[in-house]
Amino acid sequence: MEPSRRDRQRAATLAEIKAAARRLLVSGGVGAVGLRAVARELGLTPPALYRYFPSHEALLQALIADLYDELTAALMELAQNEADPDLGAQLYLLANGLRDWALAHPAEFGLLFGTAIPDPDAEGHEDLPGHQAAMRFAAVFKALVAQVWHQKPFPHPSEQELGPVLVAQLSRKSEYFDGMPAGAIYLSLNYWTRLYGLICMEVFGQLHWALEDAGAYFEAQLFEIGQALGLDCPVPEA
Amino acid sequence: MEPSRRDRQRAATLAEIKAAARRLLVSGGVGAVGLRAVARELGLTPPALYRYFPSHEALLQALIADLYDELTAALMELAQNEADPDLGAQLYLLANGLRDWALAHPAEFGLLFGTAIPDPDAEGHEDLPGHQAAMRFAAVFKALVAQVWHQKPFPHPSEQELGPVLVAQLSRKSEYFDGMPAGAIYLSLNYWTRLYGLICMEVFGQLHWALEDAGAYFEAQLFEIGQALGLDCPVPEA
DNA sequence: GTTAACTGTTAACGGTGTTAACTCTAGAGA
DNA sequence: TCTCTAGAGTTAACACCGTTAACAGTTAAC
Repeated sequence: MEPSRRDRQRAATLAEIKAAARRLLVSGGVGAVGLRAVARELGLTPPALYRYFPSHEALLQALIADLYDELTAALMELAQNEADPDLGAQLYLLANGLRDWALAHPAEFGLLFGTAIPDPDAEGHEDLPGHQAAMRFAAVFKALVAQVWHQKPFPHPSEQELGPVLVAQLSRKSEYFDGMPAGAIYLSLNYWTRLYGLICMEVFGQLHWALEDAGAYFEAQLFEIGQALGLDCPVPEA
Repeated sequence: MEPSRRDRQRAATLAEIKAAARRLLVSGGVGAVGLRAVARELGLTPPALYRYFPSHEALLQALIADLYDELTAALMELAQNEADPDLGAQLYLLANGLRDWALAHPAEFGLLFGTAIPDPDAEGHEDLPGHQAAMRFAAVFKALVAQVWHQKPFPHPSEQELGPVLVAQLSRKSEYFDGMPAGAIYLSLNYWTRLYGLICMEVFGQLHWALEDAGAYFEAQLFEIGQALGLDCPVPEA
């Protein structure tokens, strides 16, 4: 059952297609990665690509999945290489790693996080390759937060403070969050929403009117977020 | 110099075009508002629209500007009608108003805040009608925050806490923020980034994996943000 | 060695934004 | 009032896009 010569060639061509698509993405943005442009890039006629992807959208989905996996791998390697047993420090590492990746690859980041909104509630959109890769990506942060919690449970708002409605919703995710209580899930969610929102605003240029370089602001915010998680708050160095 | 009959007809057609464009926007999303679709909507041929807009992009810019102004007017009216002299309460009102508008008009919100990213630094992109309207919109929040500050200055982080780099950048905006100190501008910026990020994530469906209805979470976050601004924190009712 | 599957081609369809050239009508100036 | 110009609309066409159908050549399988 070894891969035949044709199989290897097919895999190579498939990789070439995605490489060309990414090249177009970084050089000209999301709109530049068209079916015909990709075909032109590797000297093929446009219909030839339909032997590899059933549609333009499928090609984009494959590219999205690849980029998510690349980002996920980069962040996991970042966390692995750091031998620091302090899991809290790894949260800073991960947050900074995500920001660095986003700033180094703005076009890719824009494709992953800027063009979402497929539909509010479509039927078979859960099993899109891009969505699944996004879940794998999110799981990295979730896993680390859960580890931090189980290593040293951080102080969290009480159920009275959160209110019954929010507690009910958060408790429903307790299983996914390895048994964390609603208050801890709430803080984890804050960590993600603030981190995500901040990076999106910076990369998408929504902060330029106030800050020409959002680096210092990001550090300050990360410090605040860490405080909210009860971490020992290492002073973030440049 | 009264407007002639032709001038009035021209203005009417222009309004019809934008109305049709918006109709297509709400029914089919940003991608549905095409030049030909708009022309089809009012029984015209596509090139006729070039008597009113130099390009498809210009039509979208005009629509964006109109929507920004509509949103701005709605929020200003909201703040005006509230006779509450407590300016802090108006910040809650404005935040909730923005969220309500976003949830009530997801397609419009998507056009305004989801498709940004023209270029990092384009030359003449500062004077695009959409950008200018966005500045008018942002000024509403800025003005209210400045009023709150001048009515009752809220406690803010010291310059030592923020660090010299961040202080330098924030102080550069002190004039725009009616003479507020760096620490107060920092908190105002937090108010905006957290509010903006939260609403974007909710409207764009980036919170569905955790919360099916983000209303309670939004309230809790708004409470936190208000606390950070030193407001007297009125319990947000549904 | 024949056959079937795979990879690529060309031609074409309907869709898009956009331009050029033309017609017709309404408003302005003599 | 008559003329003439400017404006609003048309048709035809161009270049691009994603996509499909029908066809040719090569490669693997039986």
